Amino acid sequence: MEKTELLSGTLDLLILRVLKSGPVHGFGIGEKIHVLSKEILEVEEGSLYPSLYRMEAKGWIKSDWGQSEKGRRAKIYSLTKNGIRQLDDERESWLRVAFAIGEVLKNA
Amino acid sequence: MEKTELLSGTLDLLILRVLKSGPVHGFGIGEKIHVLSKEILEVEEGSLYPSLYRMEAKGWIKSDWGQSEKGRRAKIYSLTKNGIRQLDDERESWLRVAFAIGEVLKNA
DNA sequence: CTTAATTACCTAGATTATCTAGGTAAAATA
DNA sequence: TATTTTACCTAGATAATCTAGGTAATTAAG
Repeated sequence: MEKTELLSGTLDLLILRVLKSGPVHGFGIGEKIHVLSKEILEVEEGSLYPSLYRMEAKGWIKSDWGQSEKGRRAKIYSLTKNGIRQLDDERESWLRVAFAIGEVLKNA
Repeated sequence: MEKTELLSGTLDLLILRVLKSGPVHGFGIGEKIHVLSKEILEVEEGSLYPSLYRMEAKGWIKSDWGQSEKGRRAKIYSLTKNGIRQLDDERESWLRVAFAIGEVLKNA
């Protein structure tokens, strides 16, 4: 069983992407990233929550207290209009850089 | 003209990849990454040299004083056997994570 | 001939993202 | 009743990268 990993600088993008499919609570965002990534990516809570606060402070996401699908008290996050724009920017930036790295790695 | 960028955590991989094609001096490594990446990636010298020292200390690369193609005094770096193994590991890890991020981004 | 630009290396300190390793509390399960 | 799971929170450590300087030699420009 290989170690799950996370690439520094991509966490915000992943969170924003998950929220684009609809509001999710913090804990659930981490789970969704894990599942969607085929168990390759693992987001530590110590990274997840601080990232959520940063992005809320920047106005990319907003939160409301509510309930998780399991009926527990949970803080539900959703994308703002600025968050949608930020997601588009970060996705494009990711694609550019991933392409560029691919170019350097070519024939490695 | 868009800002050049670098993805945190991939610098070692890029340097190792450049050195796989043959010995290059530090300054030249930065230039090669820039060119190979189609001008998308830019490595700051303040990131480049510390990364070279770290990797030399770990035994992934070695250095000898010599000359650049322009005939200037330069420190020439080359891959060690451990460096080749490290390159393979990091490339595989990059491919895994890039794939995983692609999965999360799907249909974004 | 003098000045500016380029090549090439170096580094201290700041910034910032992520992780470690704890913690609380409520609900569900054993 | 005890343990596990869900869910949130956070202080401090770690580590990579960047900022912003610096030196020195060679080449190009004025």
